[in-house]
Amino acid sequence: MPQAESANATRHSNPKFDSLARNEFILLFAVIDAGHCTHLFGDEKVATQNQDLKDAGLKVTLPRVKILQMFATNDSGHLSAEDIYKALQETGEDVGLATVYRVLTQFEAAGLITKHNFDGTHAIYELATDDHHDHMINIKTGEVIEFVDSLIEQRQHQIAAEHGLTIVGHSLVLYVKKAE
Amino acid sequence: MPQAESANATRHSNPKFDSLARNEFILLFAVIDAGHCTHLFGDEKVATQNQDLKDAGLKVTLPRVKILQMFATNDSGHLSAEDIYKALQETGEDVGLATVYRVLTQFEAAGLITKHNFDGTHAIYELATDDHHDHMINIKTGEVIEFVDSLIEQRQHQIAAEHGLTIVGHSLVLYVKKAE
DNA sequence: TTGGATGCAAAGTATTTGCATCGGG
DNA sequence: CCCGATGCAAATACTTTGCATCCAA
Repeated sequence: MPQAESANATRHSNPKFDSLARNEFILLFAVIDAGHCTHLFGDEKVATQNQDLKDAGLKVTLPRVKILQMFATNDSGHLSAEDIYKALQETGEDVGLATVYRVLTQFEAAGLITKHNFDGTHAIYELATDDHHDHMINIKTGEVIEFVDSLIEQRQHQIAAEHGLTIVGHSLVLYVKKAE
Repeated sequence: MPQAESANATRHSNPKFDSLARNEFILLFAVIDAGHCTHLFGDEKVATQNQDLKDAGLKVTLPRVKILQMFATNDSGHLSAEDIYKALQETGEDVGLATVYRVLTQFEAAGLITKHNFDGTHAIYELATDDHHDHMINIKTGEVIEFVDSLIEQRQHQIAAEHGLTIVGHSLVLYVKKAE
């Protein structure tokens, strides 16, 4: 299996979802939750009119709306398919687990969210941001803590360069516990 | 799922295999392939007599022997359960896939090998070494390259400490391609 | 002899896919 | 109305487990 489905894999990687352009999803996102999330997309043009959505030819369906809202409002921001599915059920929404997986796959292909494999059993997703950040996982509590360190980033590129390689993506996870 | 089954999880983590002490496996290992592998265990006392194996009360079975040999002789040193299973079949050995998984789990619990989840689909194992090393994966070829960087190691501990945390394990994977 | 180790098949868990139906545009 | 999106159930991929048998000590 040569191709690595990395947590930091390239955007637009899945050919199956070429038709779903990132910008179209941003439009969708903007309409749904404009106030909350515009800052996530920096200087990218963010539409705020339903008319734009229609222009994009994208269907604003209930599962997509709800799932985006969950990422936008959940305080951890790190959700598994199961998390989302159960939360939807609790709010009385009739959304199938398969749809949750499909929507997550599409959002990832569109570059809206990022997929992580912290424990090798189930994937965790979070809203994609422009900056690279890494994660610490508290093995006692399961808590996920984000951090950024330019020194490590820099060193990584240096190491790759020393091998004549370019970094396409990376995944750094620290498994931690409270210092005793 | 609070507990992270990290690629760098603690040794002896699985209570189910407490009876299989690391040293017992080292004895087994030594007998099987003493010349090849003694260097892996540094200054640890390595027995070279079958008598020691018997003292340890450990059964030297064909699947265990064969699988250890594969890790010792395979040049990549990074093997999946499927890799091992297929290789065994090709050499005519009658070893079940379930046994491969069981042996790998035991070896990991004994601290002899380390488990990685590079791509979230299937686990990869390699012989455990005393030093921490990280991995680069060439996304074009699937090649796995090991590297060590004390600067990054150091920085990681610093970052954890700044949050009042201690690092239990870590996983750093760089997804790379040949620099163009 | 005897309890641990194994092979096989069945069960699990996480995720994907086929297909008829539904619904946004 | 149409084609993409969905729900459901079946299928898949990887891994674990139950159980009768086997074998190293």
